[in-house]
Amino acid sequence: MKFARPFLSTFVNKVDAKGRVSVPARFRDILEAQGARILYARASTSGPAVVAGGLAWMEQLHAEVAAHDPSSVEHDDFAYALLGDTVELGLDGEGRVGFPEELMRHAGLESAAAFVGMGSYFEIWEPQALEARKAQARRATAERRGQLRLPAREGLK
Amino acid sequence: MKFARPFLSTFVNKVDAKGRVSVPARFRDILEAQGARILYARASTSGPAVVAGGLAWMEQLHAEVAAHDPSSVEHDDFAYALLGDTVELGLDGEGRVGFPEELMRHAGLESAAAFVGMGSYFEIWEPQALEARKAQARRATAERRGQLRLPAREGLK
DNA sequence: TTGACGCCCATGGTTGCCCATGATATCCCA
DNA sequence: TGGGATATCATGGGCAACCATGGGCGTCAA
Repeated sequence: MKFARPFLSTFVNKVDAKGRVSVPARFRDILEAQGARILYARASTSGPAVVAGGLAWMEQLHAEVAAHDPSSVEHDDFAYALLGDTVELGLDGEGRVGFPEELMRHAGLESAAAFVGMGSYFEIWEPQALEARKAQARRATAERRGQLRLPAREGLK
Repeated sequence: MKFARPFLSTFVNKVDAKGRVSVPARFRDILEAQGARILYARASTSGPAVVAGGLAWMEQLHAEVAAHDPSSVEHDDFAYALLGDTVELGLDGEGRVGFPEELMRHAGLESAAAFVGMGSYFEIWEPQALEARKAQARRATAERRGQLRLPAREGLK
């Protein structure tokens, strides 16, 4: 498969009175490169966040569901959890999206939203909650230092 | 295979006094893109729901039946189960459908109907029942996460 | 006739689309 | 290298089209 440009870094943008948020320009470019000014989103199953991606990410999810026997329970579970809960959102002319009320609540979004690149997809967090999560990730990483792969390299600084 | 736009997300609409339900506009677009303002539906064999799709989905089912020797038992089984119980429904000018009494009863539809996208097709549920099914699907998916999450995403390099 | 169904119009709320503005970053040229 | 010109970006707000929903009125069949 072709290597797609990854979603990177973190951007914090405001949520306006109408509930819209600007998608970071970098992310927008990547989404467009995948074919459309469209974004797919659903609630994260592992925290108060929204998981989102572009066409490529969606095709991946779809393929994963389609890979199972349509008459199997696994197929249905995946479809309900991955497809049934994922919404397709279009960007407006200025590159903003309005997330459904349910996702806003799930992620606790109010006045600002933090977009975190996760490679092939990205997440949207309430900025403070994301900071807390990142701090935890740093601690966990530090504890695992000795177990990191690529032992030949100098430690990551 | 070409990637067709999938049925996604969940939409809950009301069932009016005349038994009509608005098909979500997104779904309507997909159906029309497949060639007609028409929808095929039958009772689900795995739960209190209606399974539905457009022309593409019907062609798929038809192909599956046609793939078997017409004189075989499998052919007839498939034909009865997949084609014999499927009804073709037209949308009215406002994009609504009226499901046959039998399907309404099978899915327990009364005052509202939840349309849930399953990729190449979609299902119609009584909203509460769907929520329960989804909760179960999320649990099942979470339990498999350790095995399935990794291959699902691109490997970390 | 009585209901079931198709077709039409009306309406309110939501969403998307469009233009305007200020801040910031980038570029270009003297 | 400094500083102004220009493009990009995030943000605000107005307006119109769309969408879900409700109801009326014919038609056709039992």
